[in-house]
Amino acid sequence: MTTTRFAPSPTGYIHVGNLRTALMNFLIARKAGGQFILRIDDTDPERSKEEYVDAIKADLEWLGLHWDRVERQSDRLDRYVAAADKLRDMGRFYEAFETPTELDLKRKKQLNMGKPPVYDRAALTLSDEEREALRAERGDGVWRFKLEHERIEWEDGILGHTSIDAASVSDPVLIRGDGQFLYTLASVVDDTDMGVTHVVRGSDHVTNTATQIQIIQALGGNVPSFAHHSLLTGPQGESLSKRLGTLSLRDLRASGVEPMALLSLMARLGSADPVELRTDMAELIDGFDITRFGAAPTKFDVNDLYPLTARILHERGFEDVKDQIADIGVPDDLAERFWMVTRENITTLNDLSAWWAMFRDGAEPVIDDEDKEFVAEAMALLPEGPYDGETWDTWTTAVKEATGRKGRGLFMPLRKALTGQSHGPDMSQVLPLLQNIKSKD
RNA sequence: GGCCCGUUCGUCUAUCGGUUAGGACGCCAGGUUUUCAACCUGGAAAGAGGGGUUCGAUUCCCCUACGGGCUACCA
Repeated sequence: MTTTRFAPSPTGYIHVGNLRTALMNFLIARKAGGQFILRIDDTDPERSKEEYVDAIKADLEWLGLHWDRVERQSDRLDRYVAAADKLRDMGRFYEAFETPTELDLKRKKQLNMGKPPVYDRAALTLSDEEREALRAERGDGVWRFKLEHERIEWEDGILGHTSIDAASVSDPVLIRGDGQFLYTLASVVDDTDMGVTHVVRGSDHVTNTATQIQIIQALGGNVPSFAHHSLLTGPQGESLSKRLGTLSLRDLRASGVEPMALLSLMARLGSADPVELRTDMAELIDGFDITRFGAAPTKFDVNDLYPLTARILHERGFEDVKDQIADIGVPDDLAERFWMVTRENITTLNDLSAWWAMFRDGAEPVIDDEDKEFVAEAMALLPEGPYDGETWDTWTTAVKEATGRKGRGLFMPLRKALTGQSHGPDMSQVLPLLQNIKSKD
């Protein structure tokens, strides 16, 4: 069965970059009728926080990315112990005692000599006595996986045929000096145990994939198929990590972005298929094809989300926004009409409160100098409220006869005098909703 | 520095050596609506640079430049 997973570490909120990974995995599983696992990668107790676990779940649910199963790495330590023992028995695991400072120094030296900064495997040639001495002096060392020096190759779902020379990579540390298991091991043990068939992740993991393939093989697991999507950059091509502060799902949600707008963009951005607005998850699933994605870094502009959001809102039924409209203080008897009138003129639901304020209080009139007389004359002709759907028509007809103005020259000054803006909903529907008209005073 | 990957309209991209270089979003203009939005039609807009290979290169190869990633006892 096709099984995918999204494996965030609970050290922060999900942002657009993570979301892309989550969504691709979700869509692949759903399209294949398979299983989508949410795996909390909390091997790092220092940085992992429970509040982020909750936040990640809440964000995914907001988007409708429901998972079939939750797993937590912190519950699976015994599995990592078993895997480590196996690697040790096989002779693919060795203990090293260099301090971080020493390693840093070695790297700098290698760099200066124009050599790749790869761990020199000094610990591999330690005698038992030397090892004991180091352990007595420094405590437990780190455990490194001994790579086979060969080209590691795989067919990447996005990058195509990919190969990396294992000799250009350091033997990865799988267990820290304090005994903590590291991602590189935990991840492959989990993927194997959980029957993950497709791993889709950012291209920042390409090198990890190479080493992880060898670890999986050593452990006797099935190598899943890998696909590495390009990373998102900001609109100028700058690294997105600098802008991630404002691109968390929570920020986007607060700024009024609609879930399906976000999903529609993310399911297609960077692929050869055009971005098409989908309001139905089934269609999004159906139209997803990971092979259509390119390997080049993808520019993400948060502003692309707003036209999509607006289009979703333009067709939204009253029932779906009832609560939000009540929240901003629109009286029940006006609520539905208010929605039907304003929905075509908003970008996000956040725009609603400004419209309501305008209807409730009336707008500061905007009257151009050349329209002063005209507006005054028109206002004199405006009957007392309440107004209905006909009022605008009868009123403007009367104004037209009295002043001789027509078309845009007739309507625009009135729109600006009544709403303070040159754009907005159909005036015949605006008028009945106006609770106060300042230009009439 | 080393290792991966990349570079076509503003953006995401199509093109399996010969195309008027196509589409989508955005943008601009016109139309429609007695006003706004929506909608319809049209338009502007692209192969990083330099070498090869070839009758012919956006497409294949090399170099350069630029961009992204990795190079942790993070994930």
